[in-house]
Amino acid sequence: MKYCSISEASAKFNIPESTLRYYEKKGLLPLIERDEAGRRLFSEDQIALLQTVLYLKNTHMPISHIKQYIEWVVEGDDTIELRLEMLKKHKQAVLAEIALMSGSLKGIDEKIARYIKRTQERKEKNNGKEEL
Amino acid sequence: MKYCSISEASAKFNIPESTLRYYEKKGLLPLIERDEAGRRLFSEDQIALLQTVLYLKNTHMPISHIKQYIEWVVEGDDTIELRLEMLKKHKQAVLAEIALMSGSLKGIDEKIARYIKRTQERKEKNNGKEEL
DNA sequence: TGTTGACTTAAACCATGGTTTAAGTCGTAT
DNA sequence: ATACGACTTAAACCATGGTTTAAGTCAACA
Repeated sequence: MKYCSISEASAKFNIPESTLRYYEKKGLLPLIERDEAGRRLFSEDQIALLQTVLYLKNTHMPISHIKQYIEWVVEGDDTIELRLEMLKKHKQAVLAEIALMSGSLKGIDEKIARYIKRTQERKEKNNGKEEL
Repeated sequence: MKYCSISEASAKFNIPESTLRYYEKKGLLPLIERDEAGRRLFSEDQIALLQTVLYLKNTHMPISHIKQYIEWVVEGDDTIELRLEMLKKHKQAVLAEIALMSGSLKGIDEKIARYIKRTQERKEKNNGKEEL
């Protein structure tokens, strides 16, 4: 199983084929080969690269930056420092975003707690009414 | 300090005035009063509500859902259960998103580790060359 | 041999979440 | 009086990240 079709790649990552075509067009999936009929053939290396693209996408790196990263991958070993700095910087951004979300979730959790308290108070009131 | 202007609200949350106007138009900030000159006056309650809106926004709740939540707040105590269920459901979505991000960050961290290793190897090679 | 089904492309279309612009209204300090 | 700065509105504009459509190609199976 050396190469896979777009439908197989789509199934493997549970992502629409249209999105894979869009990513290729945007430069996130470079050098995808074709068979004689012009159909995409994803190599194992490209599947691995797609996994990386999805990691970056899932952590909200903009497509323009992912594209830059991929261009550096294609350029080869001379860009390793650049890639490293990019990923380190991105990691800090992701940690900041997770911290923001966690902080906001804390605020939401407090609202949940208050709503639970209030629903219990309302139930108690209604019990009182039933007993009248 | 019972009411504040749009510029004060903007400064308090570090959010553009245009966004506050946009949120009001979208129904996220209901019942904002005006002074005689037609300028917005944010009450303390509305500042508190804005804080909640921002918690929801920071955790990626779509504006249409935030609007629904706010409508329920305005309707009053009869919607507490609805609000509670909404926030509970949203909390699960946020936890799932944080988990996805954390998992992807792990993949990114592994790449960072490999790049660090490779940069060290390259440095060692270069040292070897220098010594020739 | 012809008809599916899987694929291709370019281009149009879409939703989301704002931001910017243009034109106008006040309050206040000079 | 006037000029400035803070505000108002409606409408136009924008970036991002896709999705959908239309028209066509090809392989394989009946």
